[in-house]
Amino acid sequence: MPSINALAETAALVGDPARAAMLAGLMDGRARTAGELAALAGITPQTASGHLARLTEAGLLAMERQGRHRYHRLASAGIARMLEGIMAVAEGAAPAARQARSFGPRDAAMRAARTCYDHLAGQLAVALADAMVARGVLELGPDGGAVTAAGEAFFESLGIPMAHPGRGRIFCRPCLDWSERRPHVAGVLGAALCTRCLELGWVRRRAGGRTLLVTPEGARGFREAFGVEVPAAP
Amino acid sequence: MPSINALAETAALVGDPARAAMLAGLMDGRARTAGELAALAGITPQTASGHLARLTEAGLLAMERQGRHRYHRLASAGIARMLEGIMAVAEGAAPAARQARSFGPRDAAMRAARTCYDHLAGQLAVALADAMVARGVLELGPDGGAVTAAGEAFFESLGIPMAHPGRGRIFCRPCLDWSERRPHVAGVLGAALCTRCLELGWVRRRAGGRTLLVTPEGARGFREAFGVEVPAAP
DNA sequence: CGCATGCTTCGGCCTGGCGCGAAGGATCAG
DNA sequence: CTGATCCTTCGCGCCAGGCCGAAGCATGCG
Repeated sequence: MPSINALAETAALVGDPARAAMLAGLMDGRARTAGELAALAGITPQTASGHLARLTEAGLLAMERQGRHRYHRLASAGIARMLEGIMAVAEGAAPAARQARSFGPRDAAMRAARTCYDHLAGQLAVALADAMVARGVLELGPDGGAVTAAGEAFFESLGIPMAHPGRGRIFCRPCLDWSERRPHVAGVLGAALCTRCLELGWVRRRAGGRTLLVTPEGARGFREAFGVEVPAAP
Repeated sequence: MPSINALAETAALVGDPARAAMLAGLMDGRARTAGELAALAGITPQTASGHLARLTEAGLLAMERQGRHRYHRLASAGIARMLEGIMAVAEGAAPAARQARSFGPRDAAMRAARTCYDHLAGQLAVALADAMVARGVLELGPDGGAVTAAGEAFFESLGIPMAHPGRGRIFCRPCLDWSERRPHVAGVLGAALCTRCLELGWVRRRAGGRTLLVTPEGARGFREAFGVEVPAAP
């Protein structure tokens, strides 16, 4: 059974603390240099180099050279989804052992809002998902999500175009938020929503991480469009 | 960042060939004894025992004692989903290196039809998914799926009740078939479809594995209900 | 009651692979 | 060209952890 070996090999790649830290550091979908990733994982550059080579060889990472820098990023959204899946199990399945620990990121700002590869996560994302469901623009179940007929107008008005491949409403999925333990919106719709919020200046990235800060315009926008009260970040 | 350590620990649990083999052997959702799993992984019972204890401790497996046997199974469908996610990356992301190998299971019967935790997989499952999309009873996108209005009647007529929580149609998700490399139907709908096919006697399990055999009634049923030609297994 | 079976625990061997230091390209600035 | 970065390759020490043999508990059967 060749696939079982492949399963173990892939999991083992993620199963090293240093590599896991580097992969997690790339979960925001952006590319970073080997040096940055080494620092992030708490190892020396030469050790990181070896890890990065193996991850790239296995197809988990993609590398791009730019002058004397080499930028590494996740090879595809599928990789990020796999990592999300493992994280969900890691945080959720562990029984008594780590019940004492607090879940998810310690940083309050990161709990409030962050990116999860290409979509929004954190309290903000969960609140938006709840609001969209409550307003009937979105349906969300444990295994899928879809924009309603009414929802198409809503998203168009936000500046998110509704492409129509097939019948076109199936491009949304739930993603278990690891600080909130409740689903938020991922998939194509989640990515578009995240992009649009950045475009509108409703949120901006905090330097060097996945954390997002809600701007004053964002606080107003989320209140007016979604009926959600989000405090602007200081 | 505690969660990164949890990520690595969980992945490392899957990242051992013996443990991966045992987990993969439980992907059909049924429970097996430690001895069976040991044989499956090609290790002695005492080694398997240690692995099983760790997997159970970590919350990946659940154990149930029955007389002098102890039955182990995946702790939840979420675990199976995580494993599917890793498999998809393992089979899909590997570049040139393993391009020569044939994908997926060698066994022809297993490629034809099998279970994937709680739903159908293999050529049969992909054909059914295609047929359902073509007949307009199902919409399927990369990130989600939904039963159409017309589809509700179709599934009711098959004997699959359409529960209506919320608006009720969001309980379906695509799952990348690892032998076919195309999506089939998973989620609540996929599980119900699989259960119903077993109930109707359209497929039956081959002893001791995930492989499914299509019965003569199944061949007729799939042709009449789905317009899909599936040869009955010998 | 004693034996067989299934599983676990214990102790010791051994290998895989992680990590670092040192040295060897590659790229850019001046 | 020379030096400064950034990254990689090489070689070695080291240790976690996988594996098994042997022995120890449980359960069920005759």
